[in-house]
Amino acid sequence: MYNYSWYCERWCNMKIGKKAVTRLSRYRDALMTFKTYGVDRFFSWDLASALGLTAAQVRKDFSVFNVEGKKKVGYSVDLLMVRIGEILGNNKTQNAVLCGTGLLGKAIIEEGLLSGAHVHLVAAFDDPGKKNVKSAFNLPVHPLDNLTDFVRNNKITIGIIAATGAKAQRFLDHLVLAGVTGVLSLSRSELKAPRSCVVATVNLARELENVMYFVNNQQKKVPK
Amino acid sequence: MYNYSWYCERWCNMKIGKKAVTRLSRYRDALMTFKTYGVDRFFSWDLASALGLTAAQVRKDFSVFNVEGKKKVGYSVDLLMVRIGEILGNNKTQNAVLCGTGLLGKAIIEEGLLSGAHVHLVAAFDDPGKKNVKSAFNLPVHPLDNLTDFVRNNKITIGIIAATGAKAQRFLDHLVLAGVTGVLSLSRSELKAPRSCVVATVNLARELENVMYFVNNQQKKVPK
DNA sequence: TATTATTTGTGAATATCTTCACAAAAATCT
DNA sequence: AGATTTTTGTGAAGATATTCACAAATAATA
Repeated sequence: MYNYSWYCERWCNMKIGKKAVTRLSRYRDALMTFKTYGVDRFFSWDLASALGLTAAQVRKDFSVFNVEGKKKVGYSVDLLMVRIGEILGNNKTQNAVLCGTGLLGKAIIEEGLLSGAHVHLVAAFDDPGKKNVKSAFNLPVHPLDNLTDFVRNNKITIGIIAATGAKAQRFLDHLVLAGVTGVLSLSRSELKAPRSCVVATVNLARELENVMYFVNNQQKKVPK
Repeated sequence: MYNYSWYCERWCNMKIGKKAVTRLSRYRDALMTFKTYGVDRFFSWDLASALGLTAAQVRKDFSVFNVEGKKKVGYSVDLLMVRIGEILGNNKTQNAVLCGTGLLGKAIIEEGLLSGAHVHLVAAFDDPGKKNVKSAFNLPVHPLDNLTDFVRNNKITIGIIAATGAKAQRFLDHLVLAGVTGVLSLSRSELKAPRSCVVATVNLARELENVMYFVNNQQKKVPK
């Protein structure tokens, strides 16, 4: 999916693991829930238990990202949310395009499946000749051939692929060619891309199989 | 998502890591591609490069799962596919229900997003009073209140939740109550479930944020 | 048949990730 | 003010995952 080992020197020369980064957005979600309950401070254990982690894990992550708390007082919800925004770099929203205007594309838009991510969906693309797509989208729908120009003219950095199989690969090829550097794909197949483009593929069939494996081997789990 | 550390003693007392298991279904996908090209044997490196892994990784996985090859000859595509089926335990198909008949539910069905997973989707459920859903589904659609009886009568073990927010949690509660032990959810929020039920949540917004982080910090990556 | 080239299988080394455990800080209590 | 309690921050230990590196096997070649 991503390239293997990597580290980041942005903060204090400390190594920052991939998993720590992925936990950050979970932290923020939990913090938003805290906020809706009027909570403005919390202890490491509160956040941990909200997400099924250990308090030590939370504190270690904070330590890696230089997030500071106060002993016996805890951490500030607001401060932490700002800090996470800084780290994830998404206080600045990036522009994105959707490739694929079928049912899946529509579902992603209309069910707000990407809301919360700091992207601005600017347009959708698909093979020309699709009937009736415009009406179901709040987004302008363009033919795929216009993608390259559009991406260059509108500072698009992110692509979302809502298609499977050969079509998905074709979409990706267009996106890469146009210079998009990050892609989220819902294709069922592994897509080929150069290293210059980060591609995350969410394969629901695979996720489901994993669930099934864990269900079937549940008794083998060691509790903690 | 899942409980933390666990191991499996089914094969030779060897520890089997979570990640090795999740790689297995990727291996199978790649093998299916090999088969469509008429390839019936391959070397560890062939499979590795198809998936962006190292040959050593592939061989190590095989070693853990007791998959055997022949030196200078490689591995048999057919044999390996059978073996992976055995390990993942999905030569036996399990029954599943879909919860949520909105656009997302429809997209999952009609775009075949779960095809390849060894599940048999038996029925869909949603709040009663949804208009017009029946026509868009090949699946019978039932009101949520019938879920428990249905699950018990039809040996359902798996649930798929195609809804977000409070509705998703309500669906999950029903599923758990009915005795379902494995759930794939596309909710944007973390759902609460007892340990007896394995819940995997695919959060597209989060996946996209991770992509954006990796894009923005790409230069920090160390190549291998 | 002996030599060469290639590929597996795996123990050891390395890298990454999580938990432990405890000193230090600071709020609260007596 | 001093003792007590709670919670942070983090080095060290432990757990998990990946890569290295090389002996052993064996097909192909001479």
